[in-house]
Order: sequence, then C-alpha cells, then structure tokens
Amino acid sequence: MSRSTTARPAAGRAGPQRKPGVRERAARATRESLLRAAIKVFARHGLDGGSVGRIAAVAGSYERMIYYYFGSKEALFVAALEEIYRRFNEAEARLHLDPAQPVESLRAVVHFMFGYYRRHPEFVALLNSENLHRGRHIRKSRRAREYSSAAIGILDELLRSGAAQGLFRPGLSARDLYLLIAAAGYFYQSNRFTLSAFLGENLEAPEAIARWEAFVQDSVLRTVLAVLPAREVASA
Amino acid sequence: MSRSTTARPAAGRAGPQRKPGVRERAARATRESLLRAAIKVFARHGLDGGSVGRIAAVAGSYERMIYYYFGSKEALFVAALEEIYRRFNEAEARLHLDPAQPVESLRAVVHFMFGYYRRHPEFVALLNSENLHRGRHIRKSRRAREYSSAAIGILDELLRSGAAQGLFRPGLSARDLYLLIAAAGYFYQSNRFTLSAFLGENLEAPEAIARWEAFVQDSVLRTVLAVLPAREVASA
Amino acid sequence: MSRSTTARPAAGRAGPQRKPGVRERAARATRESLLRAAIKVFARHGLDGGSVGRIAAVAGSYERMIYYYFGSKEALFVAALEEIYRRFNEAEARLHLDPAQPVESLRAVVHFMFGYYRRHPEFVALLNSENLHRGRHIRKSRRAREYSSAAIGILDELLRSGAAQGLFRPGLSARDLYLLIAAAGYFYQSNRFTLSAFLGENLEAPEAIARWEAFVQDSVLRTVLAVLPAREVASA
Amino acid sequence: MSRSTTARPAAGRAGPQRKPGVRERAARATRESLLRAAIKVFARHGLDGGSVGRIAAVAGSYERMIYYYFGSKEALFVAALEEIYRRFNEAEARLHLDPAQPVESLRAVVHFMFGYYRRHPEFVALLNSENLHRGRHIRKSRRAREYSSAAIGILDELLRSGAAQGLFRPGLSARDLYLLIAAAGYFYQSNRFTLSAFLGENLEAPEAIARWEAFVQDSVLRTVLAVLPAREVASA
DNA sequence: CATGAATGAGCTTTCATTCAT
DNA sequence: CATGAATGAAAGCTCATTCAT
Repeated sequence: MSRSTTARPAAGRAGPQRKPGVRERAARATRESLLRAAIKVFARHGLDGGSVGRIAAVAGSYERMIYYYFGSKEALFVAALEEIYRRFNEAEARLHLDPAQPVESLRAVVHFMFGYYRRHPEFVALLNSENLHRGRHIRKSRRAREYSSAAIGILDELLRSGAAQGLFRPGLSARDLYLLIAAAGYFYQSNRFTLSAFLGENLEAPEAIARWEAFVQDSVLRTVLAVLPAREVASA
Repeated sequence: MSRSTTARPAAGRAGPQRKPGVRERAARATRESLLRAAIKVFARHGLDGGSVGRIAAVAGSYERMIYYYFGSKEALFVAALEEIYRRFNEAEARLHLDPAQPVESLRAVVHFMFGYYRRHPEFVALLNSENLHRGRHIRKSRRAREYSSAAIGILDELLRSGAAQGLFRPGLSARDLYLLIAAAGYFYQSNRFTLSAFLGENLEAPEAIARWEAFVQDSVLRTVLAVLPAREVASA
Repeated sequence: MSRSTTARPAAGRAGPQRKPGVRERAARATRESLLRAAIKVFARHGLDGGSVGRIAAVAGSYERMIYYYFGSKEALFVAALEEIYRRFNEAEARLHLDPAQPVESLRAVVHFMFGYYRRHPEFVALLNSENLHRGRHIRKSRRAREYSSAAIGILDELLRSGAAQGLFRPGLSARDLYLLIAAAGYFYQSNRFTLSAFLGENLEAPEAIARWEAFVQDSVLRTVLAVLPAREVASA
Repeated sequence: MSRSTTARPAAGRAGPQRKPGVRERAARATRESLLRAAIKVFARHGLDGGSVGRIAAVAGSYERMIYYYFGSKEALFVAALEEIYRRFNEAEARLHLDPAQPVESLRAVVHFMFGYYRRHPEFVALLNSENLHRGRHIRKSRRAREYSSAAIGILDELLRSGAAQGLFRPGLSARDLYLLIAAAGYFYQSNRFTLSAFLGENLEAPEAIARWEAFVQDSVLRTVLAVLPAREVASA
C-alpha cells in the first residue's frame, strides 16, 4: 500500500562516503533545484495555490521527478518546511553572541531576527501556509522539531547574564521574550501588504523599517531592564 | 473578470429605503449565508484551497448563486474581506475608553485585541490569505480602507492624555504602539500551530494565553510609562 | 466530505410525473449515452483498462459529465453493472414458459441463456470484471441484489412440475441446475478466445455453437429425466 | 514494441546444459521471482490493473529488471500465461488414470479439475484477463498451444474404453465432455463473487463446494452412461 | 428569479518505458 | 551485470465559470 512503486533514492545523508559520480551529482542537483523551486513557489502561492506543474517548470525539471524524489506534493511541502527551518537554524547558529554583554547581545538578536524575516520572506510565507493547515505537516516531521530549542536557550543565557550583572530584571522568561521579538518582526513582514493599505504608508521603505526596529529595540530593552535610564534608551 | 453575467440585485448599500418584500428578504438571506460560508471556508482553506463548491455546500445553496450575487470567486473573497474588517471595526467601536485613565484604557485595548484575535480566527486567517496574495484585493476595496484610522486615533488620544498627566513618555507614536500590540496578539494566534510544535507546549491552553497577555501588558506599559513603579508593573 | 460539490440530479425514477422539458430530455439523453458508452468500454477493456476519457469520447460527451451524473468512475461502473443486470432480468421476464410442459420449457431456458450470453458479450465481460474485483461493487448495490431470485424460481417451478408428472427425478435443486446451465453457456462465451486457441477451432462458428448447445441440452435433460429413452434424447 | 533494449539473457530453454555458476543462478532466481510476482499481480489486478511497479515490489526487485529479463510488460504477461499453462499441464500429467475403470477415472478427472481451479485461482484469473484481451497473447505463443491436446486425449480414451465395456454411450465427443467439466468447475470458481451475491450464499464454504462437485459428478455420469442404475448414481 | 446542464482547463498522480553509466 | 535517473503520456478528478431555459 506504500505509495512509491519506484524505489526512491535514500534521500539525505549517505552512509559510507563514496566519491559521487557524475550521475549522482546531477541527480542531487535535480533534487535540490526541485526543493528550491518548491520553496519559492509554495512561498508565493501557498500549498494549495502552488502547483507541482509550476514547481517543475521553475526547477527546469519534470513533474514526474517530484514524485521520484519526494513521493507526493505534500511530502515535498514537508521537505520545503524542513529546509527553511534548517536554514534558519543555521543562520541562527552563525550568530555569535557575548553573554558578558547582554544589552548589546539582545540588540543583536532583535536585529538578526528582523533582518532574517525581511531577507527571507519565504520563511514567513511557508510558516503561514503551514499554520493555515493547522500544523499538520510539522507535527509529523521529526527533523523540524529538533531545530526548536537553540534560539530560546541563547536568550535564556542572555537574560541570566543580564540579571547577574544587575542590568536585567530577574525571573524573566526567555520564551516570552522570544515570542515578543519574533512577533514584532514576523508580523511586520507577514502582514506588510494589509498593513500598508491599512496605514496608508509603505512599510517596506527603509526608513519605515528602521523606525520599526528602533521602536521594538526600545520596547524589548524596557521590558527587561531593571532600571530605565530615561534618555539613553528612549532615543535609541 | 467582467462581472455582469446577469443583472445582479443591487448588492450592498440600498439607495432609497423601501420596506423589503418577502422575495427581497429571502434573497438577502441567501446572500448573507453565502458570505458567511465564504468567510468560514476561506478562513479554513485559504483563497485557493476554498472552492466555490464547498462554499455553496456550506451555505446550503448553489454555486450558481455565488455568481449571481457576487459575480466571481474573487469578488466574493473581497466581500468576505470587507465583512471581517467591518466586523472588527464595529467591535472596536463598542470599546468605550476613558482617556482620563490612560493606563487602564491601554490595558483594555490590549485585552480587547488579544481577545478579538482569539475569538475571531477567521479574521486572522483571511488577512493571512490576503497577504499571501500581496494585498491585491484590499488595495482595490475602497470600503476596507475606511476602516483604518479609528483604532490608531484612539491610541493616540490615550498616549497624549497619559503624557499630559506625566504618566507616559511624551512623543510616542500611536502607530508604533498599535503595531506592537497587534503583532503580539496576532502572531500568537496566527502561528499557534507551528509555535506549539516549536515550543513543545500547547499555546491554546488558558494558562498559556493568560501568561502571554500578562507579559505583553507588562511590556506595553513599560514601553510607554515615564517612570516604572518597580513592583506594581513588574508583577502584572 | 461527500464528493459531489455540484448538486447532482436525482438519478433514477422521478417522483411526481411532470412533463419533461427539452432541457430535461437532453440531460437524460446525455446520461444514458454515457451509461451505454460505459458498458461498451468497460466490457471491452475492463474496469481498469476502460478510461473515463474513452467513455466520454464514445458517448460524444465530456469526461466532466461522468462526474456530474455519476460522481466517479467507480460509481459509473456500478451503474453499468446494475444496468446489465436490469436488462438481463428484463429479458428473462419476457421468457414465457409453460410449466405444464417442463421438458420443452427447460429446453427453452437453456436456449434463452445460451442466446443471451452470446448476444450480450458485455454482460459476460462486465461480470468478469466484477469478479476480478472480488465482487466489491455488486456487494454494495442494493438494486443488483433484487434481480436475483426470479430465474431460479422459474426453474424450481419447472422441476416440480416435471417431477409431479413423473418426468423428472424428484428432489432436484433448481439452484444447482441453474448453475450448470449458466456455467455451460457462460464459460463457452467468456473463454471463447483461449478455448479457440486451445482447441484449435473457432468456437464462434455457427455449427460449433449449435453443436455445443445440443450437447448441453442433452446433458441437462439427462440430468433431470427420471427415465432415459435411449434414442430420443441422445440424438436431440 | 521492439524488444531488444539490451542484450537479454537467453530466457527460456537453455541449449547445451552447462552447470550454472553463482551469477547465473542469482539471475535465474531474479527472473523466477519476477515471473511468480507477475502471475500473482496479474491474477489479482488484471493486465491493465497490474502495474510493473507493483510486480517489481512484490518480487523485491526493480522495474528495470522486468525489461531486462522480459522486454516489456506484455511479454511478461505472455510468460506468465505460458507458465500457468505449463503448470496446469504438469499437474494433469501427474494424474494417472486407469482406462480399464472408466467410471472411476472420469470421476477422478472431474475431481482433479474442480480441485485445480479452486487451488489455483491465478489460473482462472489469468485466463479471464487473456479473454478480455481477446486471446491476443496466447495466439502469439507457440508454447501455450502445445499444452492443449493431452487432456482431451485422455478423456477420449476413457470414453472409448467405457463404450467398449458397454458402460458409456458410444459416439460421445471428448471435447464436448471436457468443455462441460471445465465449464462447471471454472465458472463456479471464476464467478464465485457475483454468484455469491446473486444467490445470497457463500460459494466458498466447504459444504457448498462439495455439493456442487457431487451434482456435477452426477450430471457428467448421466451424460455418458448408457444405462442408469437408478439408485447408485442418483444419490452420488 | 432561479437553477440544472454544460464546459474545458487544470489539478495531482501513476504509468510503461528508455537513458546512461 | 545491474541499477539509479529520466521521461512524457495519460490517468482520474476538481476547478471556476457560462449557457440556456
């Protein structure tokens, strides 16, 4: 009853490290271009609106290959989800922070997340699609779950360090703070079209972006700081 | 895209106010049930995923009627968008605030918005769909634009009043604060499925909701207050 | 979750007898031509081999109409099955037998069945398809079951009458006799191609057919007769 | 349709009998498992319904191997047909009959065929598929034709012997009798699903099977016997 | 006013088969 | 010898929409 009548290639990490032949390399390229195309198309049109035909066309491949490598449209969507999570995680890991300087580090975190969402609208769009589908796919993916904890762990370290130095209020929840930062960055990116119409201004203008980030930086710091130096922080 | 397939009944604002006959009332009921069904279906499945067939079925009507009353699927989506904006505006208008008590009023605003998003997931879902489609429909709708300014106007009034009383910092942007509140409430609702998977906890549990609102209330107030009465606010 | 998004016309016997309009008559013609085409195509190519595309083409209609009137390929197959059963039943009902003359009547039954199978290869072919699918469809069809009992009831009457007259052996089972007659006629028709290859002769030649029927007539009568008048029956 | 895509191993009768090496033995095993799988799958799903993918999966091999060893799906079907004919012939050959005891031998023939059909539903199912396809494949197969005559030859011997002993009527056709026996056994097996629905009883129950064989034994003997010993045969 | 019938493009998926190492 | 990769046609089915009374 399993769907794949054709033996699928063992996607993912190969065991014993052979030198890949020409054929193998081309195959991997095909698979990857399909995945990249899927991310692009699903991000632009959603899971329902993004057809396998369009994905194949964007990848310069054939619809059939999607089924060869991924098995189904839905499985391709899961793979796309996992990939954007993986990329986000990777980018996050590259963000080196100094716990000894909690204020600057916290600012850096906000800056990173705002920048990431803006430079990766496909991340935001795919997550929206997944939420439209009530998290059906992510729930099934073991891999996606693994990427979770790191970000909050980092924040927690910063909060503890800040509190130890007497800079931050003690007892703050890293999870809550993470949500606040994510919400501010995500919502601005995700809803930029309706917000632009609603507010009558273009939220994608650089000044608008800068102003928003400054405001949130301010708000986040005020949320955590033990003592508010009236001038300094307000005019960040 | 031409919308006049058949002479449509004058959908929308009736001109001279006649007493509606039986026929007219039945027609209006059909139209409304279609609209309600559209909101439900589009919210659940998105614009692409929600078919006119399903909408007609949910409304207990015929697909043909959608074309009769709305002209096209897209026009029906626009009508659905307008309707949820209208409802939101209406709810907002029912929120009576006392500018003389800016702190309590601000808390009430946060509470209202958090509650609205939670009780009206279709509002959140439809806006997400619209943003996936890059604001294509809202941009065309005159009506939706009208609903914009009220909310921010109210906030502005509160901020001014608070500043005048020496409670709030002066010079704060109502727009920025509005976005922060909206972001915190919206993101939590919109992304509850991926977040629940990501965080490994159920964000729809009452305690989780309460905790989140408390945190945001705190954060919002810390953002605006001129002086922080250490205990009171911290332990909101 | 029901499959038909479009309201399907109430297939089958209409309740209150209105005079059908032009439109209605055309619709019925469409439906019937699709059903006829389905019987033809399924009989020739089987359930799997017969595509809805081909059926639509043979009917001079559109594939879409199959879904409009029948809902699915499988449901169309069920309708085809029911129709050939109905036709067989109808033909059987037209066979008027005189229980007072059991020998002649029995001969007539054999003759009828042999002729029916030969003139209606689609009946045989569709039943074969249904058996390949392990009776999955017929089991679900209430209507098909209704057509069952008549044939055997008639045979039973003949056997009783013959026994009462002292012509037939008493205690014979109509069901067994029915199966024997059906088997002989059906198998000859159903397996005519492999048998022709196997035997090296064309079983569809009129003489071959006549010879076979004569043999079976003889065999059936010898099975039921109480006394065998050596010459008479042997050279039927 | 051209079948030489790659130099095929000499499928079928090996010429000069060399001792097979390890490679050769593995190859033969692959070929045989594919053939066995093909018989199983074609029997269950028909020629059109049985996909090469499923056959390869059941065989635990690759689709490509089907083309390697057999050249095409159709050629594989022909091979499957030939194989089941071969098996049937082989089983028939193991049936040793004593022409001096024609009645017992005839009974044994009926018993053998009934048992074979029942224990080898794939034989019945494949022949049905082949007949659906109008004998297209068997006509092309030299080998299948060879298996024909034996069975009827045996019956002919029995009929002659019986007639010589005065037990059987003279002049009976072995071919006709063979068809009658085959029809009775085959039809019961082939149509067991529709018949079970039609008759409202389970034809696969042991008692039903026994009753049917007894009835047919009786009928066959009554067809051939010159004189009927009233009691003995009637209550077979 | 209202609604069954019709329509064709497009969807996801599976098919048998061939290519290239 | 063996097998992953590729291919395009065709499958069943759903879609939004229009026709015609």
